Amino acid sequence: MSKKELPLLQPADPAAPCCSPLAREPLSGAEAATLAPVFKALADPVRLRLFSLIASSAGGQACVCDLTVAFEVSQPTISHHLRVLREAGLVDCERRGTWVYYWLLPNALARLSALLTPAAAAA
Amino acid sequence: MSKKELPLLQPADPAAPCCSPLAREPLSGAEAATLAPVFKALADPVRLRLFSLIASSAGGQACVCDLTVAFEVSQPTISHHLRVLREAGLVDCERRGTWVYYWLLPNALARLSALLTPAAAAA
DNA sequence: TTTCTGATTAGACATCCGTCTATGTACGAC
DNA sequence: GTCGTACATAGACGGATGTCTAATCAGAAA
Repeated sequence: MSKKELPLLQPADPAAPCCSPLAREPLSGAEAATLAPVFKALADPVRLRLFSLIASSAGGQACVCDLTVAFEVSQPTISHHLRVLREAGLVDCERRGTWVYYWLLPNALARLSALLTPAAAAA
Repeated sequence: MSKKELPLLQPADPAAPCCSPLAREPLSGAEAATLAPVFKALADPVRLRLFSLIASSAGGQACVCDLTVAFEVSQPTISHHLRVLREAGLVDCERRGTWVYYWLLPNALARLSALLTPAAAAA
């Protein structure tokens, strides 16, 4: 395979948003150290499903009780994964009476999306 | 050189730009099991920088020798991280003479971007 | 051929991670 | 108050991960 064509990677027009920020300029060590934990938080199948399940729940939030029954791991394990998501800044939670509700922090998703998406920097 | 392609998760419904696919519908266990390794491959600061460095290199590719000098870890460690990126379907490589060149597999970035970005199909 | 350089592989090692059980805490009902 | 339920925390355990050194492989040049 020669480097005949690498369509999405060529900065053909320097004026246009050629590619995602990740591909436009090398990440600094500091940036990488900030971003990697966010990817790491989503790097587990259970957490990825938890994140998606919270995001797609009615009202944009879900209580732990509903999340727990959707998986086959123990309740403390769910609690652990939720904490990882929380500490990564991906979700937040609040106790309301008996139940604890989790929701997405939209900035987190937007940050990752902006990092990976070509046109995102123009917005 | 590895050429494994991970299946593409794409609800592909341009008529519903409400939110990212991740937030539109809960991920299945199988989808999560497919996607989590890609996030995991980017979940290390060195690998994240390697990925970005390759992507932003002139011609969209970089040789290992250039990548190695950009970090303070040993050359075998760089080689290890490059393999992780390769096995996640994020990059591919080829030996040309003395040097081995790496480049991004564009679908990988597009896959993640589509997962996280609202109305990704419109891009 | 031999030698040198670039890169991968092998193996070891310390640390991290995901999971569990057991326990603790918060809240509502009685 | 006590009891029961929802959730978090503590600690332990096995397996995965990131890093290193040493060895090996691949190609170019003398």
